[in-house]
Amino acid sequence: MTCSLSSLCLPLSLSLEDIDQLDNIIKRRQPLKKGDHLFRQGDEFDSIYAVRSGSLKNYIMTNDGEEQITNFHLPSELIGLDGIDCVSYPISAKALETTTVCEIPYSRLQELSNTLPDLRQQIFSCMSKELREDKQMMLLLSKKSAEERVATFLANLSARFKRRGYSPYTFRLPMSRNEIGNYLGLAVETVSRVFTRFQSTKMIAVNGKEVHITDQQQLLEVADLNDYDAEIGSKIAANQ
Amino acid sequence: MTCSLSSLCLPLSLSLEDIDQLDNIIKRRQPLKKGDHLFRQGDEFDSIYAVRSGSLKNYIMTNDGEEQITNFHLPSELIGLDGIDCVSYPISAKALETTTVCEIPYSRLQELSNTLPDLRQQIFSCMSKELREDKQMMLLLSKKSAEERVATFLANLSARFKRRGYSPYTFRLPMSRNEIGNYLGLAVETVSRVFTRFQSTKMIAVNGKEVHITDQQQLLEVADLNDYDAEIGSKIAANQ
DNA sequence: CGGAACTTTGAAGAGAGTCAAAGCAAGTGG
DNA sequence: CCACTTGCTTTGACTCTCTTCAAAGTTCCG
Repeated sequence: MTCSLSSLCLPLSLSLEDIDQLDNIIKRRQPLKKGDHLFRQGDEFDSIYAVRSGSLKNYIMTNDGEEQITNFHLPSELIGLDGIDCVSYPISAKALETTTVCEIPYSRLQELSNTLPDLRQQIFSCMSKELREDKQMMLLLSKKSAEERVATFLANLSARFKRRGYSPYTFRLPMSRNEIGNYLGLAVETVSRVFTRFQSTKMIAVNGKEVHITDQQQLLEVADLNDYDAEIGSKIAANQ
Repeated sequence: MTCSLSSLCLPLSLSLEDIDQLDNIIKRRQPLKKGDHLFRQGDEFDSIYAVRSGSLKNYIMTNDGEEQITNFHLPSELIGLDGIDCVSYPISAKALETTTVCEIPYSRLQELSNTLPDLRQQIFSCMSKELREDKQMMLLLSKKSAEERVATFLANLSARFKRRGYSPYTFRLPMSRNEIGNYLGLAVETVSRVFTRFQSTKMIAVNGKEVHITDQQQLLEVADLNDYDAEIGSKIAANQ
């Protein structure tokens, strides 16, 4: 019944009492089933969320009703920060599989952050981190080739799985090829072809949604990570 | 000598006394000449900045030393929010022309925001706005054609010029074609060709860096703005 | 088992990139 | 004030990566 926010949600430097206080305002939610919306673009903004298990995608809508996925969220990650000064959520959040989240009512968080500067700092920190990740995403979309995009995507996922305690080498993609393509600015077919090519060079082994990274070095090279992303790379490489 | 932060930097709902307090921590800086760096990626993070006059670009570096422009900043806009929880700036900021900025030392801002919840809220608000803009940029880079990108870019600039009190129909581009292309994920040549095409349909008139929007309706249509951007569009259309 | 949805593969086509060169604008210095 | 350098912009021709269209193969799940 404990949402171990202390280790999960925020890389918190809060004291134990502080964590207790934070814990008090957090609401548990019924698990979401695959395809359920956590919230939709336009819904009244009232809470931010932390993923406890499962995964979600964030997306915005284009004019012609297509979606543009802006992010995938794995456990321990915060959702909804981009709505903080809005009346309504500017994006939608949809579960990719059975997913549980912690709800953090924003008004309560506001109050609490008055008394807990560290907490406030953590929120700033999360937002600023997301800003930096967005810039990296722009670089990917603007300059990288299809292969570089997919490799970067896999390396990034790998690092995130590792961080949450799972193997960085073997994991299950919670999203479809279609969603990967959408996120990376590529056609489904291109994603599929790149996966095939990556397998032919023995870089990865793919079986449906199961991915195994067999040559991490090669993956990182193809990803052509810059210093920012490379941090992720070295973190993967460090210890396994 | 007054940096009219009240109207410029933040759409502040602060009381007058609050603004005074904020004003006290702001440092004026020597004007930057074209090409000067306000800060470089890697410099120690200590301040955020508000543009008073002129313009800057933000960019990150790719592995091969190329730059990826992540943003342009016009007067009244804040710079440096993405570094807030960092030891060093994660991006560089370079003046596109002679530019003056207000420096807001972050440590002082921190202290002040303890006593001024509204101020803190404003910072959150700015960051969250930037997050939303980033998502729109991802959509542009991931889904839009060259023409849609350029049209969106022009419509967006137009709205920002209007907001700061200048004509939304006639303005001077502070950046080169190269920088536009870099930002929009296009080759220079493509940007140039699109400009030419836009002129042949009498949508805009271009003379060097001077741009005149002759058919705003058409521009907005080509830009294919979604609801978020359309807000900008309607703001342009509203009153001139 | 069977149908729907997703994935993979192939072939053809298009939009944007690259390469190359000419045109212009701006600034320098004689 | 003009010749000249330098850098930016435009235009053209060609190339290439990725998309689109089409169809077969596979997986998932009722």
